Amino acid sequence: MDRRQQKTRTAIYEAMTKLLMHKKFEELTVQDIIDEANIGRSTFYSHFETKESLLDQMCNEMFAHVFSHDLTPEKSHDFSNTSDIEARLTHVLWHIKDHGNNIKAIMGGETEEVFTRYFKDYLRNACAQSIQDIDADVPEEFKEQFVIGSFVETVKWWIGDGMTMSPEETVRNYLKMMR
Amino acid sequence: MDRRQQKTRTAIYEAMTKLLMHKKFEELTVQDIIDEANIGRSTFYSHFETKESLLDQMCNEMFAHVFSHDLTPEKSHDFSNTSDIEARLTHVLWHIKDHGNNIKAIMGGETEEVFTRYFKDYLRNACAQSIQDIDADVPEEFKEQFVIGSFVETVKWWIGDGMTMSPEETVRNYLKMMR
DNA sequence: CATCTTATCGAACACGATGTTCGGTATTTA
DNA sequence: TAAATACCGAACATCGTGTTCGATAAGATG
Repeated sequence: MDRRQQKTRTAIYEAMTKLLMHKKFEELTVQDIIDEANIGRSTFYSHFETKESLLDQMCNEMFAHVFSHDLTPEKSHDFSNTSDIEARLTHVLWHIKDHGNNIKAIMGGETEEVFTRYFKDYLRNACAQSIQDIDADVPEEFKEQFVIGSFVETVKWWIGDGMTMSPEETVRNYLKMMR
Repeated sequence: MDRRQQKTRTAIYEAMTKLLMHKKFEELTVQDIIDEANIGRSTFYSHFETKESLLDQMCNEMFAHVFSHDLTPEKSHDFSNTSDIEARLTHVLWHIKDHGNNIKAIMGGETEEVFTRYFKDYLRNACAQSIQDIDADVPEEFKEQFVIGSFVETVKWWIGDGMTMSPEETVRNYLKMMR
């Protein structure tokens, strides 16, 4: 990849991170991003089709990072199912904390939908096995929806609350409610 | 209230209901609404500041209806707490079903946030007591967040799934997962 | 019925953001 | 050094928004 492309891409991402500290995503204009990144208008549009496409890619990369380090259960360890998933979820929360500012800005508004979709998809993928292991007298689809949905809601609440509660405690509380 | 105002207001609401069957809210333009409602441009803006303000009022009225009939626990009955809340939640789902089309359209997109906010607010208000009665070893704020959040997620899933599951079964499944 | 009030109409306008185009310039890569 | 390609940025067409205002029509009032 051409160094120039790398540079502009980085510039755009950094501009976004900076701008998102003061405004929520939908209030930003392409002009704002261009000015902050100090690039030409047509350059932006040669990298991203629209502002939303940029957001989409940012979310994708963010969650790719959050779920990057192996979250799959280590079969070698003798953790019971519950403590296994506890470790994984806590791990996720720590990584999310790294992106705190961005995520909070992306979440505060209608754009939340993109964030949520990515989050759920990655979660579903990472926890499929653990969820199957839970037994409850409800349809499989319902169980999955509930486990994923209520965890995402919990994380949203946690972030909105300023991530004051520790990841460990948050996950522990979540699991207590899940039983 | 002037009959003319009533008429235009009704026309706008009906236009929305019709348009929402084919397009999602954010894809609608004010012009679309005006044309469908067959009213003048300035008339629309004399009723609503923006398109979003219209959505806001629609959500408000919708949930006012959904939660209108007394959902407060009837102290006269000897229901245990669980069966009491079960009746209430089922009731809510039935009323939501009345607005099926509108809600589904409003939900399918970024606008979801408005819907969710109203839903949570009304729910919190209607179920405050029942939630307090649940005992779990977590902070009160967390408990509330979990109960409300996971129920709203369940309802969203239910609607997105076409409301095929019966309200009764949906609530029963939800309570099973909650334990 | 007569009159006063008020809602609606709709064309015109200013504004702001979007996404495209294109000729020229600068930087890479080979 | 030469060819390829990324960037620049002004200009443009387009679209949606929200406002204004004089004219018209419909409702309320007595």
